[in-house]
Amino acid sequence: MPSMPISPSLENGKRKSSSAFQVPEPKRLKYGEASRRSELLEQRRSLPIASASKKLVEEVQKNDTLIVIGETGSGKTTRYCKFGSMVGITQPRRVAAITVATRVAEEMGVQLSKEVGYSIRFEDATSSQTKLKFMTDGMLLREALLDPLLQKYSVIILDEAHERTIHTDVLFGLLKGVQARRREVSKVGTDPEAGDQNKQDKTVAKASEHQTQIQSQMEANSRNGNSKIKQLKPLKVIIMSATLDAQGFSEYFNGAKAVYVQGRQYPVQIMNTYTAEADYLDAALITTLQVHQEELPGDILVFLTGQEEIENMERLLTERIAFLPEGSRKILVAPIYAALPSEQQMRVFEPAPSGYRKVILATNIAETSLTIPGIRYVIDPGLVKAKAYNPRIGVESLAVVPISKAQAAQRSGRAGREGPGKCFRLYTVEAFNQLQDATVPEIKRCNLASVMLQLKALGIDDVLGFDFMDKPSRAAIVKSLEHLYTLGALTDEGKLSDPLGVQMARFPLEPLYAKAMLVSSSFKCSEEMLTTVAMLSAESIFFTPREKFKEANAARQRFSSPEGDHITLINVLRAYTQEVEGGQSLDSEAHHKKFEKKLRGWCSTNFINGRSLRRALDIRRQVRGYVEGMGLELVSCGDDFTHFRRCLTASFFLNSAHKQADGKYRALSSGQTVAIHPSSVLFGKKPDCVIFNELVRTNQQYIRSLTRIDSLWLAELAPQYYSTRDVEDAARPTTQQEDFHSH
DNA sequence: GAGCACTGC
Repeated sequence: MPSMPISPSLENGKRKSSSAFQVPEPKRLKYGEASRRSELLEQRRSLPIASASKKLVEEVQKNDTLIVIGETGSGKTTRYCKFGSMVGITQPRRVAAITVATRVAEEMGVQLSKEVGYSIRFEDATSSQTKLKFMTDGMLLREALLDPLLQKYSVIILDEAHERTIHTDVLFGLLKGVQARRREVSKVGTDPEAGDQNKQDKTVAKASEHQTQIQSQMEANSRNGNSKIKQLKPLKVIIMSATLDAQGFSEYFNGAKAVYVQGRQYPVQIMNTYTAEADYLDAALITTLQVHQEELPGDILVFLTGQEEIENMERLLTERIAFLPEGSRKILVAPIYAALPSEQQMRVFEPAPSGYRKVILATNIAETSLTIPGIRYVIDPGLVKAKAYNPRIGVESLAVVPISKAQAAQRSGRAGREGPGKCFRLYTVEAFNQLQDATVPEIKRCNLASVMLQLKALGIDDVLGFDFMDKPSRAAIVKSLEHLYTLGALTDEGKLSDPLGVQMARFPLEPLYAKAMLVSSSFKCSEEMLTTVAMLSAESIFFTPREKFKEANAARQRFSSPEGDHITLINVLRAYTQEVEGGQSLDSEAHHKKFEKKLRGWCSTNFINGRSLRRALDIRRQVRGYVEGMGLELVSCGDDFTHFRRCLTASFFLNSAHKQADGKYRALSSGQTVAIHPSSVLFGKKPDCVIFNELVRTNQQYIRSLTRIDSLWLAELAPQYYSTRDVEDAARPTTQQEDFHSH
């Protein structure tokens, strides 16, 4: 089918300026509709089946594992209720778990948290009556630590499986193992010898890595006179995915059957440019104005890569709006990205006033995390800022990369939620065809320390042999195991150490932070470390909008510590407790809730992100619970931060950096040249030696969240890692080189 | 002298 330009192009390069004003160039972009065939390919995901609901129930009865492709998260899940004890449904995000649970409870006419409930971090809305439990995928993983056979569940549904979050991917392998184990247990009862006869079955052999846990659980059960484990029914697993790739799932789940369900999506007309656009920001700007002037009413959603780009675009668009012809509809610009305080985020959900068209400038947050009503047009430059991980040097980087075909489909789908829509792709059909089919799963893109610690805690010792659907590289796994070993979480045999490793795995924290928490009690500063790990886990405590850059920096001065960012964060929390909660932080949810309104005001005057601070308070409360549960005492170092800085050194000794003769910094463990990130309070202060928490690569390698230390502490507090000579040498490799040349 | 997409326990 021939492409059809949506508007005539300007020919001969002749453009006239028709008014006395310097009107911006009325450059136009030509678009063609993508061929019918490729459009069909994208929408084929909605293969209809007759009376889907009834059929689905039949299929679940017949199959232990089922793959459902198409519309997800629907009330149909309620039908699975009758299959037994409890049905668990996982979602990748907290909000989704809450909203779906709420909707299903309404549909069933029951009170939320009774028969239908949800369970997410910091919030458990379930009861003993709960039969249908919605939860985040990470929450189910946590439950597996306490109950390796997931005995409470008869069915587990993994919703939005196509998103392939790191937790969903771990659950895939875990559930496969649990299924095999439960089959075996129901076959052979509690006789371990009978179990050995099945060793030839490969799946069962893999699953028998759970043996230790399961046996101790069996023993515990029989001690309690509980023979429930004998009667365990097979676990049914349902994978719900919105992508076409049923085959990949099916192959992984031993040839499980896939069924297709009709979607509820309206058609979206896909338009592509004829030529590649060098400046996608400019192209997005032009297209936005073009759509505004030529298309029917309906809001526009523009996908951009980050805060800075959104702020730039907002400025450019506002400038151009002034030149819109008299009498035309007006434009309301609404930015949204994750770091934007919620009060400002809410603006995108308000309908545009009459006579206005809303233009939403969004990051990936609008791709899946939130659904904005009223969108009819999507403008997609085809790029995303994505995290990548280099296991060799252990550095994460954030770079702008092309999206995948699946992401492109997800983005265009945002235009067809309420009616037919249009999607303008700022790239050619050829460029589209060259995109990767699907985004690389998260598990292949990040640091695996947490995941490996969890697997070890689940009794899975052979992590290199774990049955991943997409296996991370051997190098990435080995690197994370080395890291865990260095932290003391693993023994020489590679088993979880007791008590250190066991305690670390229990904390809902990065392994490094969990270790720091445990180390801090011997340095008499566990209160401060508790605050630090909570604030570091929460991220972006400070909010710095570009147009109020100076004010924001000035506001930060008040909390700033000459020793570095960790103490600065402690100062923020102490100031909050003093000024908002009247000096008494009771660390209880109800207590914090009382100060909700005051918190908001305090945060906005101090340029602090309220959502992040609240999150830090939540994490602190939760971690405090674990610390106390382990019988560890929480002590404060007061204003004597030397203990605390020494504790940071003992905990984060792997991340130290030294100033070189040329003023640049060198990371001791990897030998890389790094620079202090501009967001640090030590930026420009040139400390001799620091420890840091993050190493990120953007334009250069930056270290973030740092504290000034005495370099001699390294050899003293981490002798297993540094000798005094190492530390002395580290400060002058460049000088040595210069000396060599000069002689 | 300059920057952090998005989730989750």
